[in-house]
Amino acid sequence: MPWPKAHKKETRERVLDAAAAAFRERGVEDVSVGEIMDRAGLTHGGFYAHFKSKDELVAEALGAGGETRERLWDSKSLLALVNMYLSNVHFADRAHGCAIAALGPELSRGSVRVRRTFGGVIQKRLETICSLITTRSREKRERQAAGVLACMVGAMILARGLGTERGEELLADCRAFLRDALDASPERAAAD
Amino acid sequence: MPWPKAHKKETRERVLDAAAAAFRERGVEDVSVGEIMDRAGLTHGGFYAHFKSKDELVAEALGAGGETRERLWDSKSLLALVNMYLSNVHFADRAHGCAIAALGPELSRGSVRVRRTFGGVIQKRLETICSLITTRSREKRERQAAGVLACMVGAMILARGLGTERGEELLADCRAFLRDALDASPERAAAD
DNA sequence: TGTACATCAGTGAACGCGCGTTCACTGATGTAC
DNA sequence: TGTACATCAGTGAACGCGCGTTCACTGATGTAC
Repeated sequence: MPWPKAHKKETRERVLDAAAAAFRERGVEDVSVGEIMDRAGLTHGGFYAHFKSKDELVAEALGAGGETRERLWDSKSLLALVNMYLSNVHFADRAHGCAIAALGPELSRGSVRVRRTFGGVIQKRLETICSLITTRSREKRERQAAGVLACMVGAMILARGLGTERGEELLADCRAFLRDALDASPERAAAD
Repeated sequence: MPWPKAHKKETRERVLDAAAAAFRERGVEDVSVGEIMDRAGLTHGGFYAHFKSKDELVAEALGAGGETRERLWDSKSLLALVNMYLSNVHFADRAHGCAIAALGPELSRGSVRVRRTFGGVIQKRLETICSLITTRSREKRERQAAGVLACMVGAMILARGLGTERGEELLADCRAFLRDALDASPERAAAD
């Protein structure tokens, strides 16, 4: 083996990181293969030694970005997770933020491979949230996880559509809304 | 005037309708000016007699689509609106559905003009929802409107990312989540 | 230790293609007489 | 009523450009002796 074993893998991961950030910042279609290779410190033509196509890169960048970065999802309490997700920092930093909020609709219009990966990412997020909910009934936990993740993702998209000032107001409103909804639920669960 | 006065306006609206549907279905970048003109029954070159650029079309199609179609937003009760928005019909029919759910992230990365229009659409939706909420305090109504719209938009995006089966399950979960949240809130508002 | 070699990660020019936009034109229309 | 005309909505070919992808190559590396 004429090169250190880990070398190619490291390069590949450098490209994946560059792609994950660039796609989230500016969208898949507005970022060219050439630009990603530039950001990774390589030349454009070398891309196809690592990936079969741009589409494969999209799918892998999505999976990789979801696993490695984003310690957000390691939170120990649901309220902490929600507050971190709906923070002004996450609002401003698309590049290292949630892929669902940054790319959701265009990913669900993607190739079969991209859609399958994307569905898996969403499912994993739902399970993470589910595991932070203490309600007894599994059905109710799942229902609440769905509502909370939907609200988180939607809030970030709305906020970014409104611009900085109104956007940050909306994020604060949504944090309060979810705090109330999560507070209220145990009583309701007991009452049912 | 060598042509009926209304004629050009009608053509322009035909193009706007074709664009609004095509963009929501497949995204702004994947739909070419030529294809939109085809759908409107015209030839490609005539486009620039009606619009200064594709970007102008995007902004106008967004505004127009928001005003004319979508009687969804004329609902008389918030629960009815939520249930219609989170329906399987809306899930499947991107072309005539909500622009925020279909195009949100890419619109907030658009030109200044597109972003301004998009912000206006979101603001109008928030106000519509606000007006369907009966809580006394205006602050609480706004907070709830933000949470509910975020949950609606996010749920549709997650559902479409999950595919038909899991997606429709998630929509049902989110309908139940919002029903609970809206039920619970008057008591809480009174208790505060 | 030093040298010749095989490997293969990365280079950079080239390709075909579809895009947004432009422009000289055509021909259907309402108006003037 | 009928004809010549001016208008301008719509046509269709052409343009320059940037994209994803390919490919012959270069040169840094670990191995064999």
